[in-house]
Amino acid sequence: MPVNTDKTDISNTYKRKLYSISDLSKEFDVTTRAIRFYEDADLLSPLRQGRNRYYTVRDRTRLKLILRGKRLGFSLNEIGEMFRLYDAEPGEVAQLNHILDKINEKMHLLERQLEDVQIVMQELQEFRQQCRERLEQM
Amino acid sequence: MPVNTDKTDISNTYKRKLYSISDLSKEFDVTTRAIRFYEDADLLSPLRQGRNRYYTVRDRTRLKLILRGKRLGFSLNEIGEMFRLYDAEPGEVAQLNHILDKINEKMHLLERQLEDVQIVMQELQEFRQQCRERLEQM
DNA sequence: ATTTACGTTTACGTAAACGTCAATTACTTT
DNA sequence: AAAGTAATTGACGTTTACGTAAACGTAAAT
Repeated sequence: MPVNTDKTDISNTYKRKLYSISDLSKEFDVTTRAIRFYEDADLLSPLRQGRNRYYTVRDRTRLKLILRGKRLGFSLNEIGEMFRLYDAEPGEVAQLNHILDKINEKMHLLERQLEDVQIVMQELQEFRQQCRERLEQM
Repeated sequence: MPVNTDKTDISNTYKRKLYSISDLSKEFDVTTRAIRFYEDADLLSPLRQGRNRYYTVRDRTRLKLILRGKRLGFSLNEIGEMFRLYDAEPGEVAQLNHILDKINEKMHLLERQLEDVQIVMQELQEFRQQCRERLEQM
């Protein structure tokens, strides 16, 4: 599935591990428009050969993370913030502590979300049970 | 916190279990504008005394469900769909089966979400661990 | 009597996250 | 050479979920 004509500078340099925009679009079932939008939002930065975009393995991973973040209800801004935390060169102690604070913040959000998911799942299971019992009675 | 002047028709009829819009606004930390918006979207249907809105316990519960749904990334439309499933009088077998299908659909979504949450939490934990180790080295 | 607090409706504004053209460019296939 | 296919860059449109005023009503407190 990766682009691999093997005659371009770019794909030699990056050792055949490049994806076209439609490769990613198909693999993750997301429109090319969306993928370009994520680039606009500084969440992706594909290579360029002329006007065309070529995505590395890192870009692919990032896209996967973006989509997962979205499924969890995170905004693109929040996702960008997490990327920046991840990429930050933590020179100072203060910087590292700030990152740790942010991580803990996100963790709390996720813990709450975990609770919420479990609560709703349980409610749905009960509701399903009621429906099944009604069906039995008919 | 509930509205309770005890002289209005409405609060006698509903036995003191009524909330004003600002009661709910404060309790759940959501603007009154949002609450009215949810009514516009047919997610709430408070009683009226003149022009004022009064919310029953059922409304309060619904609001809680709305906010939980939102935290899980559901749109107001999706939340409305779930409410309608819940409220539907399941007269026929076909109807009940349709509801069961919908429930299963939502369950699959939530299962995926559960996975996603767990994955991201684990990644964050690893990242946190790395940060801590770096801090030790300084 | 009037400020204060709380509520209402109407209506326009806005940010996020794309969708949807339209007009080009570039390569490949026929 | 022509047609098809996949990509590009604008640029405007759309939906969702409210925010934000404006202008007004009602009741309690000062």
